[in-house]
Amino acid sequence: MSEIKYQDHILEAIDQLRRRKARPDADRIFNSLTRRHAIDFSDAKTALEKCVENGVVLKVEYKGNISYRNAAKKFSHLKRDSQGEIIRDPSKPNKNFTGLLTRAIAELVLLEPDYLELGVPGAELIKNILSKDSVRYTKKYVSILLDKEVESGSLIRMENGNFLVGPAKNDGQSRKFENENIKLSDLTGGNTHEIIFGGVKIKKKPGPKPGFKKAKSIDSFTLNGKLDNGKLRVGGRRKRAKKVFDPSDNNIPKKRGRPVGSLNKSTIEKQLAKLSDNDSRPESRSSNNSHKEQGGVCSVCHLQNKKGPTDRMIACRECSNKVNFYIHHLICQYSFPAHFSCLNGEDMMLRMYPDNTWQCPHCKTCVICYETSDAGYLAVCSICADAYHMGCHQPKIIDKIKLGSKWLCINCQMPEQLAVNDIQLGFSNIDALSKDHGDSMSPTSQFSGNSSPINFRSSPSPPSPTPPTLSPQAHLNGHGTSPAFSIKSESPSFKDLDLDENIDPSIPDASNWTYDEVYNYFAQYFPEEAKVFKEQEIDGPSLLLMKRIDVLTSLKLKLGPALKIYRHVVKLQVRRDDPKLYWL
DNA sequence: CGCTGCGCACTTT
DNA sequence: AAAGTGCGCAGCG
Repeated sequence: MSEIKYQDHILEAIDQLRRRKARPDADRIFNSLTRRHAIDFSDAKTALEKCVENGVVLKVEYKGNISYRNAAKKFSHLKRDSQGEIIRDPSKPNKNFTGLLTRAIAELVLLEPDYLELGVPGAELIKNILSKDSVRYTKKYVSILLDKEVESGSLIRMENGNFLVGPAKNDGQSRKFENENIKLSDLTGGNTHEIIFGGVKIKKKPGPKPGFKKAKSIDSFTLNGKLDNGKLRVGGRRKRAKKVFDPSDNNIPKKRGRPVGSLNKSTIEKQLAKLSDNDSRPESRSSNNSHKEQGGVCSVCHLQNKKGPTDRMIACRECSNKVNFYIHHLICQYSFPAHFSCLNGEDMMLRMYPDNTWQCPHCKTCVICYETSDAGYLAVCSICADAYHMGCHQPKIIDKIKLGSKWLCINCQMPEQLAVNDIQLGFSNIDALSKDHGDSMSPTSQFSGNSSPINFRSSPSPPSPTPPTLSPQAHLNGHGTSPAFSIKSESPSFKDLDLDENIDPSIPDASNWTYDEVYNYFAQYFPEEAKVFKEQEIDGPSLLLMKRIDVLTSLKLKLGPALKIYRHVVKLQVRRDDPKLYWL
């Protein structure tokens, strides 16, 4: 079949319009051709007609108007050969293979969590697939099929050549990931939350993502085909969450098109202007408001005016600008601000974090299980302001903390020895600060907001919920990944922990290593990056105290190597090689 | 103002 | 019931 002039451009235009959910009508197609390829209107018209005649493009009527379809996509699922037999569209991925691929990626990601971020190396992927089915597939055939998956968009080839599961649905050629979900809990037996990786549901410990509000439902951690976390999205624009909170939760007429909750600022302001003044109405967002400091009624004292010239309004870091509610069917956005002076009082739930951020009582989450106070009473540490459910803290908290009395979490009760080690490493002034038991009343007074480069609250990596002075072992315990880890005494040491029986003798004991020995160990895997261990004078004892955040940020390494190095650090720390231990 | 993304109601398979 | 479609709106440059 000879190719019609501009055929590719026309098909591309149709595909793009479909992707945008815009009707691929003649006007839009012509417009696209003119804009992108400077094709003359009449030429475009002729070319489109030719394409229709030729059958490359289908002219259809849909909902009363004319649309054009990419014939290859429209009937790709039932293309027939000359005998009338249905033949497989070679451009469409093989469903069996897709399932195999999905399982392979899931398994590899489970074994090597870094693959979530780095992608799965092609060789690994092929090896895994062949190990499952070397009858139907050869190495070469697998790589061809991988290419097809990439073409179809269900697989993404990263710059480094590794693969990631792509958005499951990119157009009409949708891929039914949903039917091929694999529960990795079946593989791990873990008691964890569920994530969909591509279409693969992966059980994973939840962790609040930076800039990503943790909702109470597990779904908020779902990376589904539409990529709620936006991680793999190519385009830059992100849509605001449709509706976060609707106290009235009724009388909202279903409306076609945009939900009421996503009206823009000017629309809201216009609509609000129609309402009579009402004290219950929050201030409309002025142009110069900031994310965390803004006007509004203090959610603690319920007064709108400031209490003094230096008093400012602090908004909850979780729900700031994100909570929608309705007044007479109009969406309003509202945060739960509070006067600076109203925080850090007797009620620990109103305590600010050392980095000057604040979680309102509604959003405050247990640093172990990430559930809010809905799941039980939260005890809040007087120093680091981290919250724990009574059963989540180790040791368990017996009685609720009395109003006005102070309670320190296990990490803020750490011995001085650890503090000295951390300070020597120079990793974190937060670490050092939080050892200051003497001034538990004003943790914020010595802290300069977010200026520290090491800010464990705003780390781009899944933030470690563990407060600063945690030892590696306690750190792991904090992630709740291994019940075997438990703090038995006030002064935990490696010998106190239930580790011995699980030690892998092939993993060396680094506790007495010198700087050089540390360097040599890492140099065999990361000749370039290992130098940093020398520069930072990290010896064995220091290495055993390192936390994920230290490896990822303080060593100033690129993320990829840093993640790999972190895995080795954890291995050396626990002398085991269990993916669960460094899983996010 | 035009292009783009996308929720959701509607239509087709 | 599931998949396909595109209206109508918001965000953005």
